[in-house]
Amino acid sequence: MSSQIIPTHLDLHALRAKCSTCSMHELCLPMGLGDDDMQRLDSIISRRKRIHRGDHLYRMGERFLNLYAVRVGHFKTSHINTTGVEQVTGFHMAGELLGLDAISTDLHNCNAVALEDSEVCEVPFNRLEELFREIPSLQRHFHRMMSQEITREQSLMLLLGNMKAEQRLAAFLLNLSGRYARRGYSAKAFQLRMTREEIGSYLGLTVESVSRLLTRFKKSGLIAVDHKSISLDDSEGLRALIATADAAATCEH
Amino acid sequence: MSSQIIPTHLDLHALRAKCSTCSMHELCLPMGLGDDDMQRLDSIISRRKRIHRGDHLYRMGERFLNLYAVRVGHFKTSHINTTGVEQVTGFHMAGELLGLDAISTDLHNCNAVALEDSEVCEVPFNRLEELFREIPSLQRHFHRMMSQEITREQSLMLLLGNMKAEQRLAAFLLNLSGRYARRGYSAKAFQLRMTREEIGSYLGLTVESVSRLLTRFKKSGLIAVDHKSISLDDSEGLRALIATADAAATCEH
DNA sequence: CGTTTAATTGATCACTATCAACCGTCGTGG
DNA sequence: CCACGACGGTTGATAGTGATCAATTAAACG
Repeated sequence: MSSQIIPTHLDLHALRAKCSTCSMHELCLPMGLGDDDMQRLDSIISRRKRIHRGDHLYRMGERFLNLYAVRVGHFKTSHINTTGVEQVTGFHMAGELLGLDAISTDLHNCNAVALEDSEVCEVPFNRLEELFREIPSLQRHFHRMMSQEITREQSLMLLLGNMKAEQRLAAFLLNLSGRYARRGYSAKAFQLRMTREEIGSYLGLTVESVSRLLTRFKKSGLIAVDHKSISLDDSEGLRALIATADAAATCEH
Repeated sequence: MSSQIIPTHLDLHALRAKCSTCSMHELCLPMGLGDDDMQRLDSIISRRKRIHRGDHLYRMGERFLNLYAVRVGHFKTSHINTTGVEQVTGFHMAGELLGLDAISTDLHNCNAVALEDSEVCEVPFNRLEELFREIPSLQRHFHRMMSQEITREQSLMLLLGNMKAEQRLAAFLLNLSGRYARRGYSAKAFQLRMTREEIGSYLGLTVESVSRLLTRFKKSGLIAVDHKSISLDDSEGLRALIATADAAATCEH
């Protein structure tokens, strides 16, 4: 029951985010902050915001005012390419920051859509920058997070630039696995929050290819899939697919 | 004659960078700063550094201490993928900042190699962060530059994810053209500083494909190429290739 | 319960990688 | 200054991967 997330006996003021009680505070913006600095950060976070599945957190072209930290749930970010087709550029889970690509133009540069009922903390960027001057470790951590976003995209570029379909999907599954593990969830079994279409769009593949690859992985015992539930039964095998140039043989039939 | 860049009658102290006299100061870090703030930025820039063609500015895995602003020349950044093959992740020209991807781990995350004899300004990142607290507009501009790097990589992801070879190369040429134009050079004619191999690696194509595409573009009157010299004779035609899903017909024979 | 959306599977085709040969250019050293 | 060698670039022939088209099944949602 998602209504338990915000117990009804708490007043509206409680809807203000509290980093200290958030399970993501060791991954998110307040990482490494002391109690009082964390409170200062809390004080600029205007509010929590709930986004229903399928709704937009922001749209390309909208004025940029706030960064968003995912508190609960999952988002996708996507662009519309020149031919009018959506391309997914990222999947985002709790503790991750959305909107960094909007700073350069003061306009949002992509669409952010909730993949399930989700919750974010709204962080006014101007006030955040002011706070950087007072809390150097917050500034430093923010720069690390931006740099990490650059690094994340570089990995995707490498993936799109010279991996085969099979390797892309293996890398994708292992990436999700690692991110869940760091959040204290199972690295082996988890739910895919996105459709096969969205996975394909993200990996530069068609739905059909994604579907075929999943069944191939299943038949060769690397994974178990049932609709959105997935289990990485042989993550070493998946890793082997990525590392070697022609490991396809290990995965045939 | 590149020796004229640093006249011999200037003493060593003159090798310290001066943003105010740099032709790139309206694109680079000091963008929008007043004279005194620009001097404060100058004061933390440790030195200029000359990098010969083919030499590394930094290597993956090295300790991160400095950002580098390209002053003169061109660089490529590249990764070595899991199969030991180099993949180029960017081409960088004067006024651009190198090393942003290293902030997250304090280790350089890619290799940076000079494509020709080049010159950079070395910016100690710790001191730069200190300066942000004193010069808010510098902080803001730095954030814009980081955000721009995220945006740049997103474009490349879109390109690698759903463009055909022809569209990729057209997008690449137009991108170079635009960047030269903003620097006051001709948008139409310029030198390719990188090899076909490097272009292919960047675009996720083989050398052969790049070569074939260039000759195809030439035959259809879109460009003129002679070795490294290129001229975009019909940039609208190139743009049209990107926009439409099946514009290939316009470019055949 | 019925309609819409997501996923799977099959058959075929197109694009681009791969393999191979060749040419031109540049740089080096004799 | 020329010859050589290495590298970068071009062109051709072939093959493999994944896209596309098409049909069917399964799930989700009102």
